Amino acid sequence: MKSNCIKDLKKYFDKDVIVQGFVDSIRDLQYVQFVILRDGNDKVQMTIEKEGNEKLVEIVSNLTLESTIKVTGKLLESPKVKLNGMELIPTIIEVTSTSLSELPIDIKKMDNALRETRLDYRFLDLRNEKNNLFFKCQTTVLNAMRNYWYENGFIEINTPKICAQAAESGAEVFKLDYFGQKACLSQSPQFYKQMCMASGFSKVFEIGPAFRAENSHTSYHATEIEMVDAEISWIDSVDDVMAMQEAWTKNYMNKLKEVHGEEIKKLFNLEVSDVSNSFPKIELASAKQIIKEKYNYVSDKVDDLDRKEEELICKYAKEKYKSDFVFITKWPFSSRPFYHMKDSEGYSMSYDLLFKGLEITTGAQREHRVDILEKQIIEKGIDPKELQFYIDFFKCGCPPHGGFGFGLSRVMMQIFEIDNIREATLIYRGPTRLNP
RNA sequence: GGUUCCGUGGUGUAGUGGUUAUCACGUCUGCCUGUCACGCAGAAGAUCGCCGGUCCGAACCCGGUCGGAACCGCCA
Repeated sequence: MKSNCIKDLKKYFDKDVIVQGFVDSIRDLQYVQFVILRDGNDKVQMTIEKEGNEKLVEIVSNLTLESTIKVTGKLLESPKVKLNGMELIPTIIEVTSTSLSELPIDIKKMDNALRETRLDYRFLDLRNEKNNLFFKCQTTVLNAMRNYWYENGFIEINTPKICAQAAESGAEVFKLDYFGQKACLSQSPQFYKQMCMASGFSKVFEIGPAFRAENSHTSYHATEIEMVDAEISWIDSVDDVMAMQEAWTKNYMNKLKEVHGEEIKKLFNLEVSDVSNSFPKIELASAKQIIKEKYNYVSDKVDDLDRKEEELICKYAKEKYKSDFVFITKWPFSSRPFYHMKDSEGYSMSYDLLFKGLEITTGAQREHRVDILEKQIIEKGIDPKELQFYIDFFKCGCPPHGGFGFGLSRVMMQIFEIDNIREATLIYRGPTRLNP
């Protein structure tokens, strides 16, 4: 007989079952012992009457919390048991692994240990039910993202992470020795997804790692991130990119709410954002004007939003348009990379998507006309020779195209209103965190 | 990279020059007729990050060092 998942046990009342799990808690009373078993996020109570069960009592008396056991026994329906109204009466208990009697961190109450201590013992921290649910939800989100793209004719690509040069010059890269040649870790699949446009793939996406050697000490930066990138051809303007991202975003947000909304409400005391309204689009200059008039705040930054402005404009969008998402459009070319297309007024045809007060995406129409592209490279002070391989992509015909990229953990942390990306990443990498 | 702050039992903390180094959770032992945040009693557990200095005396003051965090900047 195979082991059963605890969540499927209801089908087996009055039958013999085998269940495996972690020892979640033990309550040892005078005449009876209760052991709560946990697999994944689901729990079941095992009950042992002491009289006549000396062997089992002996095993349970020596159990430590978080050890793993395999239990064979009969499942009874017991309304008096608060945990799912059932209990398991064991005949055999096999200890399959033994845990330390004293755990390094308290996994039941996350607040009982500092974040850094919990990250040191991430394998234990992840046993916490909130963390378990979080990564189930991330799986649902990733699945919904992919499904939307599969259903809309996108090709999934996997681009190299070892590259000869940086994808966006100026940003810090991790350098490495590549058989005597200089190489670096990819910061973004930007150039290669554009290459796929020149290759006639029309619509592509990639979900994969990106590496940033920036010594950023904030709650929303990491040195290794999971990037979600998409690029589409035959567009008329950057609006087509925004429309695609909006429809795609609504799809995964709705799916998350549909599948896990109730559990999220219960464990995180949180409502998944409603996305039934259109995402508002506000031009950068208007955003600054609104922030000044409504919140009496003026930033030192002229061609970008600072952190406070991001929060304020999101607050405004929430109040006025009932949306947690807001597009900021019409950016000065000075604050954007060379590969963004300029409009007739010289603005970059790009946008940022903000979500609950934080930037989660930059998207744009790309400059696919090789002569203009070369001019923009020079305008940004880059030697075109360094980007020759990239410029060549556009010499043999290339569709008008655009796309976006975003950091998975940053979006997940915003959905769940987790205040630090370290907790929204399975195994975090940052300037001072290389282990585990 | 800039600014600010923090290192005390397993965990989280109290502690502004002399304390038996506080409290909670956890751990261990005993008790407790079914618990479900079980309860009750007791016990063990800390070279106060490290090195040096001041002082009769340092967890506490000073210097250095190591480790870490928050915010800002850079971005996703």
